[in-house]
Amino acid sequence: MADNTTLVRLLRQLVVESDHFVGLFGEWHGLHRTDMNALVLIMDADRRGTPLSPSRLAGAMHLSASATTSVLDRLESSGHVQRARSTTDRRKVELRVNDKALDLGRRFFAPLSGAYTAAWESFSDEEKATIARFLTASIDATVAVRGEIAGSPTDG
Amino acid sequence: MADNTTLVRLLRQLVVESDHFVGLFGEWHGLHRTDMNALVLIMDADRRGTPLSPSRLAGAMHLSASATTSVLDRLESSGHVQRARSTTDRRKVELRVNDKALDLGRRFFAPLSGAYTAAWESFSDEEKATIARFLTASIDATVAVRGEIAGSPTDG
DNA sequence: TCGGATAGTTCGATGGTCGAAATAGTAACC
DNA sequence: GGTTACTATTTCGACCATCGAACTATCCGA
Repeated sequence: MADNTTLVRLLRQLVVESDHFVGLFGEWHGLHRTDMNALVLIMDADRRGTPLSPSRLAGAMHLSASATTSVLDRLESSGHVQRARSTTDRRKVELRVNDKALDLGRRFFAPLSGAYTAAWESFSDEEKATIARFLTASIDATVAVRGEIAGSPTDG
Repeated sequence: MADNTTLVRLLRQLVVESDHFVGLFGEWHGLHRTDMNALVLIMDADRRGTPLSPSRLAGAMHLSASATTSVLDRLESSGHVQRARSTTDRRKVELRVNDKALDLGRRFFAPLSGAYTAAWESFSDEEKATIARFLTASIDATVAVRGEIAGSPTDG
C-alpha cells in the first residue's frame, strides 16, 4: 500500500502538480516561470538581509548573465524589483524587491498555506516530525543524485 | 521544529530540487524541459494501453497545437517517439515510445529510486503509510487550490 | 598610473512557442 | 452519392527568451 514505489510515484505527482500551480500563477500575473523563480530567490535573499547580485542570481538559476539581465529588466519594468548599485563596490548591483513583489508573494502563499494547513490538520505533531524527516531525507537524496550524475553525461 | 511553516518550506525545497534534477537530466540527454514532460506523459499513456494523441498531449501540457507539433518533431527525430496514424480514424495520430525512451526512463528513475530507497530505509511501514497519506493530502490540496484560483485572475 | 580582473549590460543569432491559415480526414444531411 | 460542416494535425510567419561574444565601468595590485 505504501511501499517505496508508491512513495516515488506520489512524490513525482506532487512535484508535477506544484510545478503546474507555479506556472499557472505566474501566467495570471504576467510573469514567466523564470521570472517567478528569480523573484522567489531575490525575495528570500532580500529578507535574509543579504541581497542578491545579478551574477549570483544567474548562478543560482543556471542562467547566462545576459539572460539574467533580461529577467531583471522584466522584473524591474513590471515594478517587482529594484536595482541599486552597491555603495562599497560600484560594479556590483544589489537586488531588492518592492511592495508589489511582497504582495505577490502573499497572494501566492496565502491560498496554498491555507489549503495545506487544512489538509494537514489530521496529523499529530509526532507524525509531522516524521514527515519533516522524510522530506529532508528526500531533498538530500535528490541533491546527492544530481551531484552524482553531474559527472557522467550518459549520452545515448 | 516541524510546524506547518517548516513543512511548507521543505515541500517547496523538494519541488525546487526535483525540478532542477529533471532539468539537468534533460540537458544531458539533449532534451528540453517540455520534451521531458511530454515524454513522461506519452510513456505513461502508452504503458496504460491508451496511447496519447497530439491534441490530448497539448491539452495535458497546456501547450498550443503547433508547439506540440514541434515537441513531437523533436522527439521523433531524436528517436524517442513514433507517430502512427490511427487505423479507425485516420485524422488521429497515436503516439508510441521507442526502446530508446524506455531506456531513458530507466536511466532517469534508476538512480533516483535507488537513492530514495536508501534514504527511506529508516522509516517503518507505519511511518511510510503516514507519509503516503500526507503526500496524497498535499497533492489534493494543490490541485484544489489551483482550481480555486483558476477562476480569479487577480491582476495586480 | 597602468594592466588585469570582475560585474553587469548590449548586441546579433538561435530556436521554442504562439495564432492563423492550410491540409487531410470524418460525419451529417439532403 | 455528393456537398457541407466539423475535427485532427501540420505549416507558416512573427515574437521573444536565451545564448555567447563583445563592450563599458569599476576595482585592485604593482
